[in-house]
Amino acid sequence: MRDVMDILKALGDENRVRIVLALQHGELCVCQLIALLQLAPSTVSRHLSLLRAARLVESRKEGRWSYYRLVDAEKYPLQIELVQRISSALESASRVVMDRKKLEELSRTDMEALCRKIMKKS
Amino acid sequence: MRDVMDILKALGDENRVRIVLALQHGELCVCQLIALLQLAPSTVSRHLSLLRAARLVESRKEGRWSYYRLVDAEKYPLQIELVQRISSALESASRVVMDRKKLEELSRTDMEALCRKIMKKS
DNA sequence: CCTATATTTCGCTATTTAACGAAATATAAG
DNA sequence: CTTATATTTCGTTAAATAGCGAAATATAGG
Repeated sequence: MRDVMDILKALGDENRVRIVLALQHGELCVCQLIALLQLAPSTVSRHLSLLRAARLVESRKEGRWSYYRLVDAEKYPLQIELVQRISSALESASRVVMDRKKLEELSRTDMEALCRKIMKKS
Repeated sequence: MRDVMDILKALGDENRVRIVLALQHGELCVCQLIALLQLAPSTVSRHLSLLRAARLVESRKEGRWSYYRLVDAEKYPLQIELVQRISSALESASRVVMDRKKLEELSRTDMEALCRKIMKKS
């Protein structure tokens, strides 16, 4: 039960739901998620570590950057089915639509520049 | 998004998950849920009101008793599909198995007697 | 090696929330 | 009408948690 509750608690926060929905379109770098959510890097990092503990996402390190993606549906069907069901329910929610738009923009932005902009803020 | 988050937050608490799983077997009186969860009546009542706000359960009053049940799957498919998916993931979780056992017992107990026993405690 | 960059960990504060008991409400029974 | 019963609402307290900034860690580049 603990495992399942960890998943449900992880999905009980709006910003974490925004993260997993964003990752449905493919893996993202932490700095892209920071730019999307407009939260402090440490806050986003904490959200990601909770999502990872719940086996909703996994990460890979490439050079200075960490990339996060949803876990494999074959290995973690519960997690992915929940995400998909939530995603379809939120398809036209304004916040989610805005996030999709912003993500497109971000994917066109050079990542070096993006990260630098975020670091300046602090 | 608010509506969906209300559902996910409601499902992010172990005791509330236990309630909705219990209600899968049919409607239950508040005093039965109190006996199941072993929590104060006011606490159970608060959980139920959160579940109702999220449209996961609905209630009906009959005399002195309030009966709660899951909402209709046709009207609230998201809620019911989530409950079903969670239920299947928790099918063999020890706590859930114990709850099922206890519920059988409770369904055989006279409800007047059950309620009285609970009231004595406070 | 030294500096800049990207992310994570840690310590703290503010907010949320689960839990309880007491009081309020509603209904049934005498 | 009064009392007992079942549930809900309210006020309070304790615990959990989201958020931030500072410090720590890790990697890339000069």
